[in-house]
Amino acid sequence: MVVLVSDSNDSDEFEWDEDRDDEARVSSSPALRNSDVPGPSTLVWQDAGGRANGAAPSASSVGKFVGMGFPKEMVLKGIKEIGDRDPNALVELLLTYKALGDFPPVGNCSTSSRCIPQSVEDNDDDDLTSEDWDESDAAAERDHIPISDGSGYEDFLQEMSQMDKKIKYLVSMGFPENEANMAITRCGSDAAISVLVDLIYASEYVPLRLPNPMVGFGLPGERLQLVTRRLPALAIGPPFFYFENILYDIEPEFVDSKFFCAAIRQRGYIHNLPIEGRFPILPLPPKTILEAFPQFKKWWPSCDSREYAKLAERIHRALSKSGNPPSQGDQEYVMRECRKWNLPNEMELLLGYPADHTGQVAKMERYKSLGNSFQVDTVAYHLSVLKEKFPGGINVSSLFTGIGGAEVALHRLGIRLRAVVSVEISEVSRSISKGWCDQTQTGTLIEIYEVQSLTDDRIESFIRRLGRFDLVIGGSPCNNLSGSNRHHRVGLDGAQSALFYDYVRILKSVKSTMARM
DNA sequence: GTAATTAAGATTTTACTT
DNA sequence: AAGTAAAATCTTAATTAC
Ligand SMILES: Nc1ncnc2c1ncn2[C@@H]1O[C@H](CSCC[C@H](N)C(=O)O)[C@@H](O)[C@H]1O
Repeated sequence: MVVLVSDSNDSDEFEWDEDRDDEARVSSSPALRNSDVPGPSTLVWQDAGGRANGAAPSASSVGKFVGMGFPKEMVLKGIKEIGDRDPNALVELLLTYKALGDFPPVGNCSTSSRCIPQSVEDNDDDDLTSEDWDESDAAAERDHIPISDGSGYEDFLQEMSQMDKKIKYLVSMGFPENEANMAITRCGSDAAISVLVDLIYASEYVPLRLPNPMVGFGLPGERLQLVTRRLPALAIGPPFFYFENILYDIEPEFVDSKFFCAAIRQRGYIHNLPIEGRFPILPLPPKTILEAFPQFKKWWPSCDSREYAKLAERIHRALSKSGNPPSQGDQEYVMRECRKWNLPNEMELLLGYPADHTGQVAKMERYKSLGNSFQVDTVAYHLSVLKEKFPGGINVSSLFTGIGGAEVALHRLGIRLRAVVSVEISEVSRSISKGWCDQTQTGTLIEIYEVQSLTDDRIESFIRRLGRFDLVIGGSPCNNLSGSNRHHRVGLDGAQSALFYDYVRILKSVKSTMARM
């Protein structure tokens, strides 16, 4: 296992740290990391699903289902009945139990986003080998089970005030402090963490708490909070990677772009980039609509009589008939109309793209492609750490390129794009990103249409040709996950969203190929 | 002909009460 | 804290406008 450490020396040469000692070092004194000391990040994140650390498989299964919100007794009964081989069947059974009211209701915690900070776990964590991470894919990621068997860390707690430390630990696992307090009060200060966790789960409904505020590891101008992430084996570079999606139940860097611009955009970002030394694109975009578009104040909402003559006309008519200020009904009508049709030019600007970036295609196409693109300022902030590491520019594998959000972000950061292998199936989107490249870029652009056609062989030949990939970046389709899809919201295995697996496949392939060559 | 418009829910999160 | 109302969400197919 490897931990990304910040390179405090300012050498231009970036190096991947693969020293196992790092992990040992970080793991050995996690308590000290809670202090307010500035410097390299330290708290170790680990997806709790990968933390079986020697527990019997059955215990792990129990934890998994308890983590989904079923009472432990119920889970045990279920496993006793049909075993834990078939998780789906077991969930079905548990739901049946629940419906029958055999057990007290505990609410739905299936989307809990808790994580276990890997402070003291022993490790050689078998379950964090690359095999585990990639084969069990999203399912493993989804299972954030704050259940522990209480073996490893109890020792390390001894010097601390037991109660305080345990409360802190529970809080670090994501439990609210009052619940942690409750558990300690009821079980006593020398109860094992696992007991406390069980109690909290068993005792009451534990609602999902999305990170609040959704700022990920922090915002421009803020001091970096003290965190260290433990990356699963697959995530250790090279290459760097960056993945975006509308993830709610994975523990990534979860960010709302409203902290970067005047548009709300909640997204999960999974990446192995360092988080120290980030900087934003300047100037910082305005954070409210009226700051972004002061003209709206004056003649909102008939804001664009050229392109939206009809809308503007209807609105104008409605407004001219009413007094000043317009009646409540008229105001609502106007707001309704304006909400219905966002303005592509304005949308482009809010998302951080150059003016008219998508201007060459039909309006509905602009809406569509802008609708699922990166918010440039947000992504750029995360990618900014690459600048000093790669003064000569980078080779990028850009999967699901869309309108080129990643490329625009890198460009606006002043990171040179030496070569971009871009994979995008949509003709319209390709024309947009290609057009932008032609106008702004001097490096090599290689276009591929189908992500599934980017085979290991082709990857190898690209690496042979380009030398290396420094960054694998992309956001796989989330149309099958999104609530706004009335038709095919079928989950990760949906036709498009399942391409997530190709992202993983390609990342793995790039990594292993580069390691081999 | 192509592009714009319209209306078709469900699920989940946030805002607002009580 | 807990309940309810409101808002928000990476589409598609049929129809109308140009
Ligand atoms: N099989 C496939 N191969 C390649 N790209 C695909 C694909 N299926 C869908 N896509 C593309 O994947 C993209 C997902 S949305 C990603 C948008 C991008 N991050 C941006 O900043 O614009 C869409 O543009 C969609 O056209």
